Amino acid sequence: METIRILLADDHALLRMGLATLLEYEDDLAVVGEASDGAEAVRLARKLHPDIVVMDLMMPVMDGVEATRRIRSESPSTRVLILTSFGTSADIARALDAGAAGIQMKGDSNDGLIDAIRSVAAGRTAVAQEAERTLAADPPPSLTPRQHEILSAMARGLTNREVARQLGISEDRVKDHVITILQKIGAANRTEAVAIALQKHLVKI
Amino acid sequence: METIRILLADDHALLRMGLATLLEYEDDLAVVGEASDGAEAVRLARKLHPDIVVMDLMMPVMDGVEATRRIRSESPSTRVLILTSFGTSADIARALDAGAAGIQMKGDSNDGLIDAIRSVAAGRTAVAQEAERTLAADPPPSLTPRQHEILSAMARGLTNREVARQLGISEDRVKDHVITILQKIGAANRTEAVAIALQKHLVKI
DNA sequence: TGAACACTCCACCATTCAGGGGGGGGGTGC
DNA sequence: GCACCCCCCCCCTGAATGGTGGAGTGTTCA
Repeated sequence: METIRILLADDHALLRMGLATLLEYEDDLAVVGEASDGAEAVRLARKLHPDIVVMDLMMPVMDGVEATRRIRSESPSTRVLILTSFGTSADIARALDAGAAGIQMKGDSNDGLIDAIRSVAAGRTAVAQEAERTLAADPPPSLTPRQHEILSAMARGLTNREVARQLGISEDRVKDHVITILQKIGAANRTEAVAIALQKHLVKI
Repeated sequence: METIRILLADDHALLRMGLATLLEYEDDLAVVGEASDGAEAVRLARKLHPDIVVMDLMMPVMDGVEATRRIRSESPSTRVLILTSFGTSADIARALDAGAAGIQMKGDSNDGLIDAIRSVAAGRTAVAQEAERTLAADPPPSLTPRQHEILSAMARGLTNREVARQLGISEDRVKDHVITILQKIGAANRTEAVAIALQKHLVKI
């Protein structure tokens, strides 16, 4: 039986320790490295060529989505399994879009995680049922780049006029976009739109 | 040497496993129970009378702050050490206010956590420097109950009129409160106020 | 190639909502 | 007493919302 070489990427040392302890008992799984942020994960993936990276989404320096994208681009033979604590539908969609082969929840059973690692190593996908349900029940609105830009500015508390000046367009144009955004998100006003956007991780402040 | 009896409360089984593994190597520390949410932590604290509860802030069913409050009220001899992944100044302030004897960051060194456990068991407090700095650099605004109520309604996207109807006061009254809230939070408008409030965990949606 | 579509841009109009100022009263607690 | 909270009423301006109309660009696809 081939040994599956695993890189752990999570900013919490305690969780990495828990993972390492869990995987120690499995003869076909070997932890070959640990990273505490996304950038380090990318570096170690380049150096160690692991079969699997078990990666958190929320990490300092570089988040799990961007790290996944780079690892997939630099080392296509390395597959990424996301291990997240909650994950909104936007997070899950972004992770899959970035090339993650699977998503598991930190709260789920440990057996599920081990199965997922073996599945992903065998070339299959392993998206946790909870993640699938989240994505199906509440798909993230598809915003155009411009709309995303404007929503992000709204989330920083800018008025339409300030957004217009910052983006170099007229205030009327901003109003057009804002109304489209409100409709897509399903918000009655800009404050609710920003609240929903922050809640669902559609934008970062 | 007296053995320090510890109850772990975190919704992530992996992190509890990491903690248990870490504490296993210390002769004076013994894990006597594990809880996966706040309500279970309260139940187990009542039953086991541990010396220390190591508790996460964000947990399902009942969060760490409320669980801390109840444990302090029901079992004053049990002391609570909060172990959190980030923690805004509002989170930290609420945890201390609820009676937590210490706060440690999940990303910090493991030695620091063990020291903190021993400190708290010895009756001292153990607030991580990062938490202290966060609290000092950006103290949470002190909102009155009414202001908190109104900010919470704002964060749900309600207009002044809707807030007024829901709280049974006039719209002009709501405007008064909103302006006070904007000043206290340091926001230029309600959208920014809600963004900041959600960011800093001043309110939940 | 040409039609269909999405995105972005533009202008004008209307109403409602939010923000900010003034005045004041009654209650509580230090 | 003073400070704070919550409540009440009036005023005003600016911002946001919600329509109408249209134009230019690019991509996709038959």
